Amino acid sequence: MRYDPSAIEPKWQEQWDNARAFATPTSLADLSGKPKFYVLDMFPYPSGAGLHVGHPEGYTATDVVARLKRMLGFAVLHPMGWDAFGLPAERAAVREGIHPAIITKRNTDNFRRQIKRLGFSYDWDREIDTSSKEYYRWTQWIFLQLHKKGLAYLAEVPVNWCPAQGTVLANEEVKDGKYVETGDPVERRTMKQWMLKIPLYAQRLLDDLDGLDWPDGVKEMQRNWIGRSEGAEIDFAVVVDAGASRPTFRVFTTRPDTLFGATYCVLAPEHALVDAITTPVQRAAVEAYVTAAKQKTDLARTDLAKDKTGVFTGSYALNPATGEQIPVWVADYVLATYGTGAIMAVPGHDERDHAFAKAMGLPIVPVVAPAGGGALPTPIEDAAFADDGVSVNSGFLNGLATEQAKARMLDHVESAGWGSRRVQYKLRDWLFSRQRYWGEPFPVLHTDDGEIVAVEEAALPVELPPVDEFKPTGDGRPPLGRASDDWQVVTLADGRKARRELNTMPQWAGSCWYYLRCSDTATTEKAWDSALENYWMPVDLYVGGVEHAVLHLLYARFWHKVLFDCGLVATKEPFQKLFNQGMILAYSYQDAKGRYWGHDDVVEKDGKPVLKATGEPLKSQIEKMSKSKLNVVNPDDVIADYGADALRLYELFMGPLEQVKPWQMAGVEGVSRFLARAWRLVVDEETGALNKKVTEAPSSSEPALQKQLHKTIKKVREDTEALRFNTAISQMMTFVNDATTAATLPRETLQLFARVLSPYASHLAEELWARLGGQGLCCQQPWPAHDDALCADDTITLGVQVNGKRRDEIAVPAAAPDDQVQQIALASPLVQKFMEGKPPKKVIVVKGRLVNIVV
RNA sequence: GCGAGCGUGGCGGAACUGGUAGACGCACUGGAUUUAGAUUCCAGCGGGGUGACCCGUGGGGGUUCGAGUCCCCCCGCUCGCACCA
Repeated sequence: MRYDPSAIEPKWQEQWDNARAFATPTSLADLSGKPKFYVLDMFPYPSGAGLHVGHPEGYTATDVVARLKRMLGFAVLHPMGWDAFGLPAERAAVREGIHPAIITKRNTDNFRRQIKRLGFSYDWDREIDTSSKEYYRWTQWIFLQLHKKGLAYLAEVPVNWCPAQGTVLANEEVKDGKYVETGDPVERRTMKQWMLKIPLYAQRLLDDLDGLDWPDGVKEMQRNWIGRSEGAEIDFAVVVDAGASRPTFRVFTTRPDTLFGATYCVLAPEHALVDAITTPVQRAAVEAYVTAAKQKTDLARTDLAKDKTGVFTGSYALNPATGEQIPVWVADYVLATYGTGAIMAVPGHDERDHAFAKAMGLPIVPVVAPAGGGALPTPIEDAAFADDGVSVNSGFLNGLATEQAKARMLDHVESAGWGSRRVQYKLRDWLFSRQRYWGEPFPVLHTDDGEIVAVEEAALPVELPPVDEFKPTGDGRPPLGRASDDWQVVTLADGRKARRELNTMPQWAGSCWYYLRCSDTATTEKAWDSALENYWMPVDLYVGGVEHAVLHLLYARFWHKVLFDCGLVATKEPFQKLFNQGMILAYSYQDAKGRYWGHDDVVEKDGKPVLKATGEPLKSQIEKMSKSKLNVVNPDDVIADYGADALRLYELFMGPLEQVKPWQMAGVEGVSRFLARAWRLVVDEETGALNKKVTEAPSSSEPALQKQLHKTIKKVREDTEALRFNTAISQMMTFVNDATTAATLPRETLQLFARVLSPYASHLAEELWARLGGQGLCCQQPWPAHDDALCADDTITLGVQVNGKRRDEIAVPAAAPDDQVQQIALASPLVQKFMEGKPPKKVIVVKGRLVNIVV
């Protein structure tokens, strides 16, 4: 009777279901007294393609942790759900003419089936679908809280319009002028849109990162995205003919110490003052430049980053420090969206200004010298000196180090009335509306006279209306514009007519708070129960891909802080510990013509991949899994061949969770072999009865194995808690190897091992536990305690070095004092040979490690 | 360009705060069991000599009794950001 996962896995999944083994108590009374552990996966977007083996990597990790924590006596919250609103379902809906809700249901059903087959210990009672009206009702409700606090507003703003998607995008979704998800080009357009004032929370979002147990890289990315910089805003007066008013513009600079070196100013093409200060002579040129800049896509603007362009306005401004008249230019290297949209240019000490000055023949004045007093590394005409140093040519700043010069100038700027200190953030208002159907409708109404009225909380949810098609209307309104007037037109309490908002929320909205709803999915009266939220929050471990380092995690933190300010949550931060799993790659195979071949068409020959049919040699490489490269590995197939336990184990055995690593089927075979060996420890394959080696004697009757068992109990727990699953598994393999060669197998030892195996190969562990006569479910047993005395060896082997080179190995009692260890080491013939009769100058004994004899 | 990280056998990877490099697994080789294959079990497996010797953690230097681990320089790869004043 061989190890047959297909026979045992569905059986135990059913038993777990029947016993409701993983249902977390919903009432606080059943929870209190227990320490809590909230372990959460980033909810997947249920795509039509189904799961690939990359998905279960993080899910397996969290499941192992959840199962271990339960055995350790924690109340564990371990939910799963679907981040189910999103563009792909809507595009499929347009293509197939089917409602996106139906497509989404199809996809979530498939995802759920695939995930369930892996035997994860989710509490399925708490499953969440962010696109269900029971859920998005509260997403809308949270939006109303933001709106109430004045954090949401409607504005005519330049937006990122993506023609291919037919919708606007948030800044965070655009990189190099392209939509990060699809690479479709993005252009600037001015539209009336919902915005959220996330910059008001910039400082707190920055400060509170410090207390979080997150990967440094992710914290750094968030810091960069928030982009705090300190400096000054300084006013520059434009020089005009006598009698005219004196317009001023304000610049932002982080280097106020270089004000004496500002030899020109630049306004962004979109700057409001451009038109006013352009002189008649320059008007044609400036207008042409501004028009051209407007027409350029963001992509074109960034592409041309190297070649600076610009045009002189004809006007001059006064440098407040020098009193000199400096020219004012218009150039698109100055961003309208950052700072004030205008800069003072210091070509001597800023690379961008330097490049522009060189291109336009503008003067370059050095005002900072290297700190040591030496010459500039390169002449100021050839390169800007952007480092800190000592101020020169700068009047009252001369001789001051950059730090002091900055402070001094800031004081002066403020006392002279030139401007003021200022902290600037890159983080900008979050563009929060989309011109799509498949999202949360905004719970707001527009009256004919332009007033915005929030929908009553009691009237939520504002449900998605039926529409004939999911495309925008002919006159360019969003798909909701196709809804009937019954939906679109609402009569207010005062009798006025109002129309519903036609935009919907972006996909991020739903994922901003699912972790809160999971703490209490039962209530229908409110978004969550405060007492339960208090008990469960924060999330103790949140696992997902790095791709959400900025977007999802920043948005969720923002909402959470707003909810905190509203007194609706008790924690400042939602996710205490974050862990990013590394992407799983796969081998792909190409023939000489570059055509891809799937795994099934390829065989290994002399260690080289060849085409099965023709023997043609193929090129192989490790790439991201993708349909077009025919290298997607489907968990269903792996489970069919090796079972869920083998898949789970291999996901974690491959290497450290955070690492990017290639999928290798032979590796699955390896862990599957390990599981079969564990099976044979318990089951006699000939008869199906218990292994004849199993005895009723206590564990101590097989002392070496008992020691290995206790080491395994200890290491598996420690490594699992530290998320080092690969080494935990290798320790279990070592135990099974030892057990395989042991003369007898005490039942007690095997029962304890079944419990250790349980978080990882959960189905097999149940089967072994039952066959060994264990009572109840294995996964509900307490985690075994290890005996430290049994984890230590009586005798240990030490390396002995002579002059740092390893020469021999000695066995000593673990408790032996240093001088005894030293004597044994010096007595070794090999050691004596390498000492060449010289007396030892120094002997270093490192406890439990080695002895080094220096001669 | 800037920022972060990483380079260890044929492959995935071990090595806790500097302390016996290569755990565990894959692949490979030999042997046993088997009618044969699969399975299973045992043994070997960094390189070179193939005698108890030398060399080895991307390359070069340094600190140390001792360096994969710490410091400096260089090479290569990955990720993130990219005119943020």
